[in-house]
Amino acid sequence: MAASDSSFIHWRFAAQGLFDLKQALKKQGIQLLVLHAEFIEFFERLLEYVDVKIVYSHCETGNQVSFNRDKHVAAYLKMKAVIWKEYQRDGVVRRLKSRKAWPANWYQTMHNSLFASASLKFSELRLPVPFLNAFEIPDFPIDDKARFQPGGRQNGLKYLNSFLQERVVGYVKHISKPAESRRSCSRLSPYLAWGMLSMREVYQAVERQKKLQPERRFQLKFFQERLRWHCHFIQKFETECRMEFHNLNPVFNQVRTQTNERILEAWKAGATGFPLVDACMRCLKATGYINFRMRAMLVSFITHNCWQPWQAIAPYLAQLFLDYEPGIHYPQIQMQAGSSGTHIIRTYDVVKQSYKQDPMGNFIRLWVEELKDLPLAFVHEPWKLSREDRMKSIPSYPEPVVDLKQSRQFAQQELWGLKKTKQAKEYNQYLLNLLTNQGS
DNA sequence: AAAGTTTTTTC
DNA sequence: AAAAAACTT
Repeated sequence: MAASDSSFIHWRFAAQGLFDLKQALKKQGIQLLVLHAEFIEFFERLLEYVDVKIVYSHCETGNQVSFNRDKHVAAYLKMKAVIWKEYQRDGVVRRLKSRKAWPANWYQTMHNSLFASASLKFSELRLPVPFLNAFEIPDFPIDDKARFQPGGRQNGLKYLNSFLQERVVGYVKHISKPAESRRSCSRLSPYLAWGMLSMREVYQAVERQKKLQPERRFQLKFFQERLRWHCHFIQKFETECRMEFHNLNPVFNQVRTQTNERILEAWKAGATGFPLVDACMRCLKATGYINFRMRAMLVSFITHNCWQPWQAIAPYLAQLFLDYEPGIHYPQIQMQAGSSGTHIIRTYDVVKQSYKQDPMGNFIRLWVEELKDLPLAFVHEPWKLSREDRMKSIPSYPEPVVDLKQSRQFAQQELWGLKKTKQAKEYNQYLLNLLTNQGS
């Protein structure tokens, strides 16, 4: 876990998964060590009891904090003459030379057979109790009232099965809707992010389902394409990790540099005065999940309409997303903020989205308590109420923090202006070669 | 398979 | 027909 982006919900989800795994293995008579510590501190003491020759791990596409940790670990293990073997994850390649064959290679990787854990041979390792106690994760209290998805591989498999057998029916239709997507999307993202399910096993399960239910091929294939995009973005971040902090195209460095704390706080609290924006934020805070389109809208609103630097909101969202995945997080935020240069600038109209994605206003009414008794037209646009009615019926709901039309026009003008400069276009050519699959 | 495509304007 | 602008899933 990267310290800078860590949060309570991540910790809880991860811990739940580990205890789940520990219980499952205990039934088979295998005692799994679930320990928690900084690697070097732990390993240094472990070496007092065991002669370790090789360390295995997956190849993590993390953020700067985890990258620095890995560099320390690599140097330390080299010094101890221990081999560190990292396995490629999800078709994401370290030090990738060219992306040209990436999509084809990804599909190939997804079809390769799964690693057969059953063939592993374990031998008993005896460690003294005080050593174990020093690193043991304490029992983790599960809050029954919390509305986050439950951790653990077993829960991940439940989501996978219910998605493939039932929920996928509405996948394409509901993918952009904040309410319906909660059921019709797979909801596998946290299990994938935390390694409780592997990308390849999910892909192959979908492949099997396509054969079982040819009538659902369209939806299932669409989902597989989403899985590929998932990895596509992680690969981008693997190749260009500076995008955690810097605009991908430096031409954008000259604008949107000042923060406005009042506006940032309003957005973080779900109190911007724009019902769908506020509903999405409040829902995300309560459940750790909001669908992709609404994430894009939240970022578009704060970076374009509110003209806030994306760097000011990236760690906050990382903490809220139960499925936080650095390799998706930063490319997506820059894409929605329009700072990648190579992507078109999407400036969502949050009112239009409101009418389109939540036509009956049900999602808004569910999450923005203040608006639940308003007639439909005002649920989308409460500022249309007369001042008198507003004071009477929604006294605690805030006025809009920005002028939607004006702010949108300003952002478009600024960003398109920069995007069209010679400097931006030249740098984009470099980025296209580096980060897309058409490059040389 | 560049997570842009469609519509409008200009030549 | 090409370029620019408008507007998106």
